[in-house]
Amino acid sequence: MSMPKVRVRFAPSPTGPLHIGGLRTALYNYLFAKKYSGDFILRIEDTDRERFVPGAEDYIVESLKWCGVAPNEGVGFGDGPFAPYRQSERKNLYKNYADTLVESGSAYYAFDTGPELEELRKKTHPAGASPLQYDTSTRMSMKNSLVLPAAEVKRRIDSGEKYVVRIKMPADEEIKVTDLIRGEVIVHTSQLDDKVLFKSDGMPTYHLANVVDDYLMKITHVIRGEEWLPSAPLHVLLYKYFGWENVMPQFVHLPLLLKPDGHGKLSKRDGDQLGFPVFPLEWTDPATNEVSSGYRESGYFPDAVINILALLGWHPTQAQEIFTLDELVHEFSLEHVAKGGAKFDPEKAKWLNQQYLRSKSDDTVAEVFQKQLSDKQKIYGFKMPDSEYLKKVCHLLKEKASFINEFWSLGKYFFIAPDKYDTDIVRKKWNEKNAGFFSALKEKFLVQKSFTHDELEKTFKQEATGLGIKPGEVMQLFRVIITGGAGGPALFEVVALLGKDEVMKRIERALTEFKF
RNA sequence: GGCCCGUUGGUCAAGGGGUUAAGACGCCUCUCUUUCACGGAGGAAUCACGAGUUCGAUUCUCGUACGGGCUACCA
Repeated sequence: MSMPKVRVRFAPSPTGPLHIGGLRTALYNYLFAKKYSGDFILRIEDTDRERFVPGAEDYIVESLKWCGVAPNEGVGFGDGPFAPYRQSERKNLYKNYADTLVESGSAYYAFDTGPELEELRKKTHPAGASPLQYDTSTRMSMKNSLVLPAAEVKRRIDSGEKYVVRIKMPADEEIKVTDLIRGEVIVHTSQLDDKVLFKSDGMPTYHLANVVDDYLMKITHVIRGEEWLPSAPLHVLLYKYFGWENVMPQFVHLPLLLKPDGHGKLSKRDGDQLGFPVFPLEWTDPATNEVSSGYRESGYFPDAVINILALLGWHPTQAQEIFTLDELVHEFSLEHVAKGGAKFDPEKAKWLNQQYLRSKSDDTVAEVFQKQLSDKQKIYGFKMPDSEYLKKVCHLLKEKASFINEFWSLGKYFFIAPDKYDTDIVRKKWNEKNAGFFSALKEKFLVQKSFTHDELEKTFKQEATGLGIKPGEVMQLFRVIITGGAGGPALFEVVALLGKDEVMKRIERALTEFKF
């Protein structure tokens, strides 16, 4: 007997931007699929028309593309043999399945309206105690096809009265859910209620739709967030009622991504409240115009984001931190997925991005920086340097930064002369003797034949020593003259790159501006 | 409230009866360096608590505590 081809799905609902927890779920699905040469499907679960947010679906597709974890089947990815992959477009298919369940006695029609139930809940359970459940203990006192005469049910339905289809939960059974990372979870049906499977607006609920579609799409493994664990027994029961137990997928419930400051799972609403992006891409809420930052716009590399997410909840066999996507596919294993929720660590995320930045070629980095630089160019009006210069700047700066976005503030002196100086250093170090040194240095530099960093350094040190000054004494000052502040790449490399003319100007300006 | 799932340093986490309890981020100290980083060397955990099983529990069992999830005609 051969194992069926692995088929997994990522099934978000388009109710807003995908957050990184969702992205991680997609990633693990992707890794699992690729590891076993299976299919990875994107299915859009848009059965809730009220919560539909325009643009959210495109956002999901674009996010997966940006991260390089593209499904090979589904919405936005060329569809496939089981199209359509949008549940709203599969609408007419679910009703029959719901009716089948009613006919076999596993489900029933219920006519109680939302407001009625709400009212009942308030009346029977006033002070936030355990809320009324539509279940085995209460259903016989409600308005449904279990209590109403068949003719009455028919009359109501024929007259166009709204109704839902509810599952008829057995009174006294144990349901066993086998979860690949948690083992067996056993739930007694007395704890479960008669969940709505088919809504009065003609749409299925998630519970019905996901089971039907997973079956129809031949899904072998359901890899989803832990928030679905409580409803997994319901899904198992549905497979049983449909007679699909032999092809029921394996369940895998991933630990949740928690907020770094402690409490609760990461949610879409967290936006920028947490001090780091929670979304892969920047998102503008169509209703409020509120903008939430994204990893892409914040300067993260997609492969770094993937790496960050991979390590949250999963760990490799060997001690290794940096993984390419291919390596992740190779290494990934459900056995090494943690059980407990993980708090997102923005510091480590930053560090990982830095690792990626340093490993990128100067060309790659320059390409990204070029775009950011042209925005600055419009503001400051400097002459746009050639690509060779830019690459060299990037070469120096990428060792000093975690993000390309930091390049401008870290190295604007490569493009414009300092507009202000670190006055503490100037005040402390600038004196007549040192001023004399710099004006002598200027003359030496002026006649310097090869303006290379080692030659310049030699000249600088010789000149200082000649005047009885320790080079270290004036080094910091020189840095301030050239860059305006302390810290930065190897100074003489900066000087050599800036070129003689610019360096002359900057020394000259310091000579006239710096006061003792 | 009820049900379910968790709990190893600040964070991500390895290890699943006998270990000096890995590694990474962050932090601190030192070192390298003209600076800031990088790199290198070091430092910091009575494995939530209490019982039990056992010659021996971080590892197994049960409680407790704490955290999280679910409890909609939302997904």
